[in-house]
Amino acid sequence: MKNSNDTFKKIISHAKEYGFIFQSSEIYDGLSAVYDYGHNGVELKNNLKKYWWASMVQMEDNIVGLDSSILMHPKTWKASGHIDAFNDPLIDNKDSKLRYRADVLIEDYILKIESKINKEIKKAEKKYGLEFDEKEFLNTNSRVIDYQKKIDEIKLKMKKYFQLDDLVSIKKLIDELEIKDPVSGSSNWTDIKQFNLMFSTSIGASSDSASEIFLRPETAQGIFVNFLNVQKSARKKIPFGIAQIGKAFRNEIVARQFIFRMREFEQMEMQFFVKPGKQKHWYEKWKEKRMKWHLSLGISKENYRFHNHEKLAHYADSACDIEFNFPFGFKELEGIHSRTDFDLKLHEEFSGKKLRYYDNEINESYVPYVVETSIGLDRMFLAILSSSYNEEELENNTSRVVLKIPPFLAPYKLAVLPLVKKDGLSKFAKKLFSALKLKYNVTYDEKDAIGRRYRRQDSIGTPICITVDHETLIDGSVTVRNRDTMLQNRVKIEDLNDNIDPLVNMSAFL
RNA sequence: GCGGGAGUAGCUCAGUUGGUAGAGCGUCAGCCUUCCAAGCUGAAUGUCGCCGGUUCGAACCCGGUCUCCCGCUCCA
Repeated sequence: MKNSNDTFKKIISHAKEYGFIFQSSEIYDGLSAVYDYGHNGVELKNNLKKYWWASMVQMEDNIVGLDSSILMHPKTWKASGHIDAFNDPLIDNKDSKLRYRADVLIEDYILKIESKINKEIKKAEKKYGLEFDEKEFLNTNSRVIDYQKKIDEIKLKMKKYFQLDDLVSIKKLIDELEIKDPVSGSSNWTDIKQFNLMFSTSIGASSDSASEIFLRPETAQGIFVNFLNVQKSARKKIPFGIAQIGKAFRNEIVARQFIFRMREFEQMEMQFFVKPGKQKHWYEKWKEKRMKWHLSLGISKENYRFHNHEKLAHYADSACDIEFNFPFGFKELEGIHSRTDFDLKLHEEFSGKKLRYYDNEINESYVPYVVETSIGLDRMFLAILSSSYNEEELENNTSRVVLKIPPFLAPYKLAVLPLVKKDGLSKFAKKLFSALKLKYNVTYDEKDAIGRRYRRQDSIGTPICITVDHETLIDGSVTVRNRDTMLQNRVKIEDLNDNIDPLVNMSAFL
């Protein structure tokens, strides 16, 4: 653990030193869990988006794109359940220093009483044998009646207090019931604090007419509310999908682990609309497809695994994650969820507008089911960065740090390097640089010894270095040096394209 | 948010019992170089995270605050 922790720290330093990721507002001591992408980071991130978009939209005949706005009508979040689900009343035990959800604490207490009732039932069953009538027992046994009364009373209070967001009364209830922390056994509680995971702001410039709106906590709802707009304008037949890349915001209580959990993050997601009953089929299909996509990046298979959700979210009928082996262990990278018709139905209900699809095959209209694939772009970035980071010991007793980024995702595809500055090598190299720029993202470097320059390119993951030497001036050939193998080839300049393209051109991997 | 640990140059870190800062690497300019970082010459960079207190004097002691790491919770 210590080892992988050290590696993680090194990766974070490396990311800063080489212009991949900086902390936001660093000169003002930084802003917690918000990060900026530097000149190399933005290239890698853009390439990742491009690759995902090409795979999901360009290569898929029945998926189209969308770019919906960050600000949405507040009712959206009422419908999606985020206003309720993202509001957690939390309470800390002062002795164990543990944090609990106040409602869960009370529900656990109710469960305890219920188990007492069950015990009474079992006892009575034993006693009365065949003659035992559970219903009657529940209605007549005074102890059980008391228990049940207590439960009803608590439930009633809970409902009332939570509806009113009356945190003081909830705390009072916890005190009254003498609820204890299961770990410390103490009833030494802090006050309850409400945590809202959605960022809010206001729309309307004057303060009295302004109303509260939210920064979207997920991009999915922008797709759902546009379902019919897209379906009609794109003339799509079910099954079809809508893909989107965009920012989302969550005011996390605790947001850590570098860019793994951020307050402002970017999602790449696709909602696939299917005929009710067919969701299982498409769910399996997308599981397979998405895993294949990950493996196409060439990162070894052992770094990925599926994790099936045992406990399903309220909107899902099956769900799994693709987990990645990050430096801090296997963690969720992408979610694949069968969301049923939950979202569209609620938007129908809250908006009063029909969100149905008329299916000519069966001459019926229905609310489609949805299978979602949703990947955290920043997490994907971290997966690439951390798995490509290598410290290598070389034969001549030196070492190098090399980012073995999938070549077509690398910030620069090529570096053009004159072996030395003199003898017209720089001039020739600059010309070659200008020519290659038209097709690739290329960098140029003539400072310091050639070996050092190779290492610099290794550090940012440039897959190919092209070196111009004295022979170049004579026969028009250059050295092509491979980042991973460090091997070199002599290649005629007119053959460069054929040599480079298969390695760095994204289309070869689609 | 709570508890524990930490914050000194771009990075990694040193800094003695309080006497106003250093190293290595990197960066920049120049020289030298026929292919894998350590050849030569020179240079820049820090209000020691920030604010306040104690003190004649604070990187060092005390308080607050911000940020980072680990745990609790949540999730893309």
